[in-house]
Amino acid sequence: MKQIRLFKADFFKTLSNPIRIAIIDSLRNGELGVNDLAAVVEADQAYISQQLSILKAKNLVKFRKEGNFVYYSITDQDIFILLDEALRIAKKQLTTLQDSLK
Amino acid sequence: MKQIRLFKADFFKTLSNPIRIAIIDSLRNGELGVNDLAAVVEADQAYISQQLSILKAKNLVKFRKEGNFVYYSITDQDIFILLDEALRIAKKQLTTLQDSLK
DNA sequence: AATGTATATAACTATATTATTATATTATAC
DNA sequence: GTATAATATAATAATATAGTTATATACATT
Repeated sequence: MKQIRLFKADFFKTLSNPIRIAIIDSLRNGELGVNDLAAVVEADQAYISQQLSILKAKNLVKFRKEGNFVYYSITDQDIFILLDEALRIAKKQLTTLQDSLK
Repeated sequence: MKQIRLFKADFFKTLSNPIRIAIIDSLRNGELGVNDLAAVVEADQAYISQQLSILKAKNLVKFRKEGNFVYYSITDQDIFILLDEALRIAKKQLTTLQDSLK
């Protein structure tokens, strides 16, 4: 039980950083190189690399090397179900909150 | 776009703490008082209160007061869809990882 | 071999989070 | 009103994370 909670919390922690969310979102339509990601996500190359290595460690992304380039992609597309569901719930709660303020 | 990412990341951050996960999970079957939660979750009362106030601020739990007691409950049951889906995905990835080690 | 480009890692500072302890608040019971 | 119980808040130390800068590695091209 305690183990499972640690495990869940740790999983969510991986998703709790805006740059990591941006990286995952950017990979929705397929693989991208590190520099492309840095451009799309608008963050430093070094920081992107650091976050990619966290996502890699948590098995959320995979990569393939091609010459000088490293292309990253999503390990399991189901992660987008989670992201979309989270957004839906969060939005719903926000709406409820707004309504209650009227 | 950036706003939405910050929003999502922030939402996941709320779920990235094992005590907060434990609190939410403990409220699956209905409301509980703070002391009950402290007992179930096996954490200090003060720490439970702190985490409850974070969950309250993020609108994930609501409460009602009855005399000396404060009973907390889940704002939107859909949060369990998210928790269960997260666990499913994480488990799946773990299984894939284990298989690939054979 | 020397240079350039893509990516990764290391070192580091600032800030945030965790978890504990002490104390305050609020309501009840006597 | 005083003591007691439930909960909340404040203060704080330890640790983790964020984000920047500098440097290293690895491959490609000339």
